[in-house]
Amino acid sequence: MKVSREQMAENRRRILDAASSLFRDRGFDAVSVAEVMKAAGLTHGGFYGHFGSKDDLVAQTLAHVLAVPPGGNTDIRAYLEAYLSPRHRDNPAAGCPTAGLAAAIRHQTLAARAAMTEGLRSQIARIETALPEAHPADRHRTAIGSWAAMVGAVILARAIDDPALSDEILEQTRAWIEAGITDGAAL
Amino acid sequence: MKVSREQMAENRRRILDAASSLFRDRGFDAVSVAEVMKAAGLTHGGFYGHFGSKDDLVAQTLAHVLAVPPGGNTDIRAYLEAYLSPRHRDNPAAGCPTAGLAAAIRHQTLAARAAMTEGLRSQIARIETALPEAHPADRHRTAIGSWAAMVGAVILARAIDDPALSDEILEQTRAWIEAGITDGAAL
DNA sequence: TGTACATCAGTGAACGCGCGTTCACTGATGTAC
DNA sequence: TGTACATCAGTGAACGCGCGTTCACTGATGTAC
Repeated sequence: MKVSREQMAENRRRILDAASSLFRDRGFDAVSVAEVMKAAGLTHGGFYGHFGSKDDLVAQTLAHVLAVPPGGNTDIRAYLEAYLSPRHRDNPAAGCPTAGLAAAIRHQTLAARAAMTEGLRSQIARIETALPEAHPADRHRTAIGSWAAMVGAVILARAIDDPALSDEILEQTRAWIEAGITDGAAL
Repeated sequence: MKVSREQMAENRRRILDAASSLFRDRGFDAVSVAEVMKAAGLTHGGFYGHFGSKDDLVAQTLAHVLAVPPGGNTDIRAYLEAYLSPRHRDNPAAGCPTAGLAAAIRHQTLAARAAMTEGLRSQIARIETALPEAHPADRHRTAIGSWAAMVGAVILARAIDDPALSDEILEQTRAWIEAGITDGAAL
C-alpha cells in the first residue's frame, strides 16, 4: 500500500531516529534491519525503498545524528556536568553518539567515517566557542583535549561493572577537565 | 590426534594471542571462531576443547591481555608520546586493548566487564606511580583524567578519515595532558 | 625398560539459526483527462 | 470537480550465506602392568 509523500518522508525520519537510538544502545552489528524497521512501525521489506543497504543506513544515521547537535550549549561547566553524569552514562540510547559509536566507526564504510569526521570537527568548534573568554590562544588545544577526555571517560565508565569506580572515573575526569580549563587562564 | 600437555597449553596460548590481535584489529563480532583458530594454526572444531563458547574466549582474552601490561613504563612523557602517536593509532592489532576494545565491552558478558574493571584499576595505579614526584595529592585525579583523554583521543583519531585532523587530535591531546601534568605541580 | 591399551586433543563434515537482501504482490496515492 | 488508472511505498514469504556450535572419528599420548 502506497503512502503519501509526506508520510514517506516521515517514515524515513522515523527509521533514522529508531536506528539512531538502537545503534547507540546496542551497536551497529547487534541491531538488525528488521529490528530498526519494527521500531519505526514498519516491516523489514520496505527498508530498501529508503536505503541502499544496512551500511548506507549506518552512514546516513551518523550524518543525521551528528549533523544537528542538541542545541548550542554555551555553559561549558553545565555541559561537562551533564556529559560526565551517571545519567548520561546509563542512557546510551539517548546519549552522545560519539561516546556510543565512535569506536565502532573504525569498522564501517568510508561514508560513515566521513560523517564522523565532520561531526568531530563541528563539535571541537562548538566547545571552543563555549570556553571562557579569558582563555588564551590555545583554546583549540583545550577543546580537543577536553573532548577526548569526555568521550574517553564515558566509554570507560560504561565498560566496567564496578559502579563506584565508574562514578569515580566520571567525577575525577570532570574535575580534571575543569582544572585544565581554569589553569589555562593562568598560563 | 592427541597432543602433549605442553603442546595443548601452548595451543591455548596461541589461540588467546591470535584472538587478542584479531579482536583488537577488527572487533569481537567481525572475527569468527574459525578465523581465530586458523590464525593459531588449528581447525575450528578443537575450539570447544579449550573454551566453553565464543563469549568465554572474549572474556579470557581480555583477562589475558589486560592482566599483564607491556612492562612498567616509568617515563610518563615517553609513554604519552608513544601512546598518542600515529604509529599506535595505525596499529590497533598490536596496540592498547583498552583503546581497541573498551567501547565494545559494554555489549559483552559480565566476565568480560569484570576483566576490564580490573585492567582499568591497575592501569590507573600504574599511571599514578609514573606521574612526577613533585605532583600534589591529586595524582589520582590526574591519572584518571589523563587516561580518559589518552583512550578517547586514540578512539577519535581512529574513527575519522581526515589524516590531518587525526594527527591533530593526537598531538593536541598530548600537549593538553602534558600541560595538565605540569600545571598540577603549580597548584 | 618394554608393551598394550585407554584417553582425549584435534579434525572436518554437518547442524540450525539469524541475518541482509530480494521479489511478487497489494492497495492507497496522485495525476491525466 | 469527478473519474480512471498508472505509480509506487509498504508487505511478508523466501533466498543464500556465514556464523557458533556439535559430533563421530583419528591417532598420538601417557599410563598400567
